Amino acid sequence: MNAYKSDFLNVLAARGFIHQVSEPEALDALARSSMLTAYIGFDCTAPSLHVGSLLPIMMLYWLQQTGHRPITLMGGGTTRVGDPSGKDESRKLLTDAAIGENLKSIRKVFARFLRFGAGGNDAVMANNADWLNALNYIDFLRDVGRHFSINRMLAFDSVKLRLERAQELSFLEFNYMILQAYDFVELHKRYGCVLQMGGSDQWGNIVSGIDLGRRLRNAQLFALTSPLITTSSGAKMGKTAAGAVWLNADQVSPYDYWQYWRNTEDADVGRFLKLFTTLPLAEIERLAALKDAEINEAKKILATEATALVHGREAADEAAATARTTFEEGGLGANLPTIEVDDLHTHIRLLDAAVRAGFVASNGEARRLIRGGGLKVNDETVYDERRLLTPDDLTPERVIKLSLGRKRHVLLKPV
RNA sequence: GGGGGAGUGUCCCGAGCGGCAAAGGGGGCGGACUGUAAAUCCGCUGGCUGACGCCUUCGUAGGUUCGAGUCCUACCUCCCCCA
Repeated sequence: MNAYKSDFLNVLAARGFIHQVSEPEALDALARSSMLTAYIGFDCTAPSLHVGSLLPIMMLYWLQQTGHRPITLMGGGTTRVGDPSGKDESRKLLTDAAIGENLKSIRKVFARFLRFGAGGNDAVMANNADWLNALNYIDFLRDVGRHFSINRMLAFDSVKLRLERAQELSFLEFNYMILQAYDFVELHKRYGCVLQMGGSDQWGNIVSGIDLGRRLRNAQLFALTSPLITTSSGAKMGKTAAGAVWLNADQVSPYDYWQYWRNTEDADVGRFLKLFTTLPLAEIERLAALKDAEINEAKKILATEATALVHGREAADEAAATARTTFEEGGLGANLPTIEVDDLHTHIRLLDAAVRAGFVASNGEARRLIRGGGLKVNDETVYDERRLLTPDDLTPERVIKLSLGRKRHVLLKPV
């Protein structure tokens, strides 16, 4: 099937994680003969990771499953700089306090996927603020800066792009790749880390680290990048009407997370099962081969498995059950998002209810939605934008079910 | 330093004789068709309002005009050419 001999590279390759590898034969041999230590950097620009970060996390998961040691590097230091790669504009600079908060919140997610600890191939959580913040500028320039060629840095795509478009590239950002390279070398020094993984846009940065490692420590380091994942229709992953698909439950509920995966396009099911679940490949092959309506079964499994990884098996099963009662039995799913309303004992305008449910941003938008036949109360389409909700609308379960289109449902509960 | 050009609906691109809530795309949302899919077709896509209508929008600040995205002045930002 593929040319690799080590479990690690075999699994990654078979599941579609590999875009580029530096010196694949040497890395393969090393992975077979010894325990690798590898890392991926995560930045802390937001209080949660989103679906886009899932791919790198899964790479670390498989790394550990195949007997190697993963390091999650939190970019506590580099987030203070901002990576210019592929970005059109300079990233906003965050305060140290905000970065610290984000970092704490993100940590919890990793524990779902990796076993942390102190022995064997237990995962390590590092923070580059530990070494970057203490750097002395002059020393750094003399020790590290002299190994970087401006001529070569200017040729990097990330830099070239910005220069060609005559977009501002600050010196601060220009230094990002140097710091990332330094991280790699520092992790090699501290943990014997020999491999950095990341998205395909990180290739240049990673290779810089490899060069620096050779010069400073005569080390042989490796790079492995994953492909950029888009849906079959070309859209970037992780965006929905409601915004980014975050991994923290307080930002995107397990139910909504489950829905995100349930709505995967047919053509992506097999690929996503391989990337975002831990099901055996044989099983995935069977699921992905399902045709037409039957592939919905595969999507449900994808949704439940992916949700279980992030939120736990129990939450995933609940989400699946809620979806089943809501969509397949036409009932009231227990786990549907619920909004508490305190003025329901008299009446509340449907327009206001729609806004409060988070369906729309303004009354005007709600009006248009109603005119288009997109709003339902207790599964009946509403055509009167002046419609009021009163206690008479309560179902026997003492709630009102509000629906936007066919997919989004919210329960209004009187308080 | 000199010369030329551009900034439009706070998602993006983009047209716009002085009467404009502002063409057209893309994206998004809704509807139809389906399978909670894709593709396709239809509708919607500034705020408030049951409605007449009112309010706020075209880089910023002023001005001309009954009326300005559109004309004038200054300023800001960006692009191109000469130096």
